[in-house]
Amino acid sequence: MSQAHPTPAQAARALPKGQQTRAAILDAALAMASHMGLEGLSIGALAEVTGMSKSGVFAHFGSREELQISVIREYHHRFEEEVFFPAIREPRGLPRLRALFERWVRRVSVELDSGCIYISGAVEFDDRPGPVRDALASMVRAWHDALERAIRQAIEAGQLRPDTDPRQMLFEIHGLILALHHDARFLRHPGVLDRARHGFDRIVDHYRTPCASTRTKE
Amino acid sequence: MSQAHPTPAQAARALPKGQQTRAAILDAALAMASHMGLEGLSIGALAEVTGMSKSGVFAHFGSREELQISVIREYHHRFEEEVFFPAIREPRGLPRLRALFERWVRRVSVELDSGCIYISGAVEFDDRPGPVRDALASMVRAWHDALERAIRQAIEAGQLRPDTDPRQMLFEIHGLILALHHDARFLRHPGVLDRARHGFDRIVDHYRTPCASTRTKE
DNA sequence: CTCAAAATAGAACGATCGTTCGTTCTATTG
DNA sequence: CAATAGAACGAACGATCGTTCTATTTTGAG
Repeated sequence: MSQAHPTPAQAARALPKGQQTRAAILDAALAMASHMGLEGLSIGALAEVTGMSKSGVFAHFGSREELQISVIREYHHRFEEEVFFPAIREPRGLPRLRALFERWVRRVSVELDSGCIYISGAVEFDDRPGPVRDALASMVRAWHDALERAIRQAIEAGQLRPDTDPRQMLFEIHGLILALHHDARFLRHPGVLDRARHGFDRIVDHYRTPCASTRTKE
Repeated sequence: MSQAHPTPAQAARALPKGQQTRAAILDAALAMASHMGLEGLSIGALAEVTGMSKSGVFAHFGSREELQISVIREYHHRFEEEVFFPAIREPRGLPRLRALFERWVRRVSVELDSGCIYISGAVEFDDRPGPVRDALASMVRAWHDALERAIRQAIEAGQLRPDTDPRQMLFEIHGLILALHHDARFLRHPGVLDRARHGFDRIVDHYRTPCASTRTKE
């Protein structure tokens, strides 16, 4: 609302001043949500961290729900910046898929102590319909679609077996990330990063060479 | 506490009456925690559901934290009853491992709308030290140890390659369950149950036959 | 039936939550 | 300078939370 002309003079300056503190709040909120979850976001605690009043923080978002959605959007933006865009510059097919996975792994684990909002949010909102869940789901889906696209391109390039089911392969790769997140953050297992990488190699290896049997089932 | 002699007469009867309502509360709490998470447990809401007063519910546990731990223990008990014990009767090795996985899968997904407390709890408490996290972690570890044992026995029986890394295999299998939980509950993907089963077959197949290369790495 | 003990109810507490409201401060505009 | 809009504050709201305390009811053993 009130997206009215920011006046050329303002546009030249860094930020409309209001957006500036809004960005600062969002930054703190992202850090907080990474640790306590989206439901753990508290306007009061956020005010304390940023050194403002509760109402001051509140006014920038209009509601707690809108704050949560803004945090999700901000996380999505950073995820694109750190994972998707750099990886998309790699050549199509396996190299790109590998880059997507490697950066994803780093984002989830090496991005040391802050958890992945896509993962924690999925658990928090899997039984909680509403705008927050919708926003979260749409962005997770977008990310999965991007991965599936990369897998399809690897198939088209002849780097993976033509009968590869992209959704199945994505399912298995996603499982590695979730297991990594679980073991690293909850169980505090060391060296779990290489387990994810090794699992990825194994999956790629399977979908590349026919190997033994196709395993019809049972 | 107060585990004192229940008197033969009492032991014959159903339950000391106090434990009876405690069990009823715990049952409702388990259902509630399955949907809203352990942090979503509210004594007030629990009192409303069971038709008692807040203080009446409270008195059975002494604190909210103790209630959460009791819920975790109850879930552990049911998990053992429905997954572990039936599967442990299967012959050692692959059959037992298969049974453990199949019942695990059913518990997570077919156990239709109620989520897995091990999974949601891991996300909720991965940054929250304390007795609840400790209780949760110890039981998750116990379950993982049981799975690892089954894998080791399959190796000893010669049903899996002798150079199989049990922890790595467990990591990959666990990933399938987490992906199943994510896609079924959050993304509402249909047919994801068979994806988990298929992934399991593929993993077992790999660790059974040397297949192509050992994939030294890179 | 009696009577102590256990179980439950009811009211109130302090704290925190998201939200609302009116005011004050600050900066830009005319 | 005066006028004006945006930004931030501070106090208060109603609700809900876990918890405590004191009665009251219910239970079960002698």
